[in-house]
Amino acid sequence: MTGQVRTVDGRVAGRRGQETRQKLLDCLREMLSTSPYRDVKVIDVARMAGTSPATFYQYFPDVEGAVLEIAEEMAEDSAGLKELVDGKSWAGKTGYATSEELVDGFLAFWRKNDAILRVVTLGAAEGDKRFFKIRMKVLNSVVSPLTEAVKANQGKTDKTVDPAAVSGALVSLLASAAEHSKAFTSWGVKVKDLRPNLALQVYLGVTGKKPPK
Amino acid sequence: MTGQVRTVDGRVAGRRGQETRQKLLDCLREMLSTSPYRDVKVIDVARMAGTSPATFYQYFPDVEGAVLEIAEEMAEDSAGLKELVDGKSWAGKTGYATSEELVDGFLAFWRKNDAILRVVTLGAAEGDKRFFKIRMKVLNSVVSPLTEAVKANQGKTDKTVDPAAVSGALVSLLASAAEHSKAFTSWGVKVKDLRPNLALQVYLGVTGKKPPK
DNA sequence: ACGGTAAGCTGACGGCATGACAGGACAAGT
DNA sequence: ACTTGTCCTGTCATGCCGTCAGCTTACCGT
Repeated sequence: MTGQVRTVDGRVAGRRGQETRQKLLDCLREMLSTSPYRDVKVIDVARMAGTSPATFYQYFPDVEGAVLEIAEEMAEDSAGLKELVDGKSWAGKTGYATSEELVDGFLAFWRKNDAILRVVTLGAAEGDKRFFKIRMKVLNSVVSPLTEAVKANQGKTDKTVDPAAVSGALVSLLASAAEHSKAFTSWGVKVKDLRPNLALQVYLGVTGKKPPK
Repeated sequence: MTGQVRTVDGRVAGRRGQETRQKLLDCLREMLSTSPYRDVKVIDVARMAGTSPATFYQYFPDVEGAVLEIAEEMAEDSAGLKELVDGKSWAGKTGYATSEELVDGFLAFWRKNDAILRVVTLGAAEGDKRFFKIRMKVLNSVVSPLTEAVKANQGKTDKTVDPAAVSGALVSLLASAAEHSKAFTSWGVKVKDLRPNLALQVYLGVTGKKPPK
């Protein structure tokens, strides 16, 4: 469906080629999580992969191009986050459990992919449409179903709140908390306490009620 | 108080030197807001300032060093954000106005400094302590007084909520919304509607009540 | 087995950015 | 005019970027 993997100069990549390509991506991933994005050099990635810079340029136009590749792969993965909200109940204790699981699942996903997500976030903030699109895909995997949940849970009476805005704000908060959990620590919020606090916020935002004891 | 401005090799900078230094910082600021952080080169900054790369290296160890300088300057400025919360009332309509002004003031500050804040946020996320500290200084200028406000407004009965966590979450949300307002737009939240929605969230978080009509 | 064809890799190269230094230009006081 | 210390830049070694030609390797049909 996605067509064959091709090199920059148009050749079709075979088994061996795809292996090297993948190894380069893996090494880049690792580089991203160990050194600042600004300092990631093609030559280092190539060295780590046991190959030469020229080989890197066979498969990717530049570092950014390879990063986009990794990011897109991660965005595919993010589709699984939908299950954290889809078809879940928000009533009573079950609802609070839903909230906790959502927070857990989202934080886990973000932390697992923190290095690449940092770069995606930067790119999106800088106005790069490709990174923006990828970031939206990840966030939307939760925002979309969550918006529906908010709509379903707010009575027809209460029209002061825009469901999309609430849902977007909650997910933005989760993303921010995942990326900068150290900030919360420095505010005196223990790592253990972060999760329930976020879960509370989410529950409150979706249902508009305080959670049951 | 902050001692004299010095060059990398220890000389004391005079009038002319400080001017060049400042011009370099200004140009770097501009570069940051027009091109991706990864692509900002010393040679470009120097050229824009009408000088040579060697001059740049007289005043700063590298691009990052100069960026830190700009960031620290901005962090000083952020102290003014305190006034958005300090001594303000959170009761009734006045309280909602406080909330709106806080949102407005914070978003305005973030947007005014968006380029440098992007880099600070990235650095903090990457675990760089210097950037982390600067980011905390900016956020704390609001989080500190806001935490007090939350404490004062939550009855002694309600101990489920950690004031620091709530306050931190609200400010994180504001920062995220400021940095990625385009995301909200793409969720169908109009730019005009973003402000009141955030104000609502803040008011709710601080007082625990729905705002008065 | 053999040769043809396309994939795969790298050495080498020009170009550009980095970062250091020494020396020259400049301003200010004597 | 001379001295002193500030300020700037030409120059250079080093290292990364990004490209290309050309060599090696794997696959396939006969």
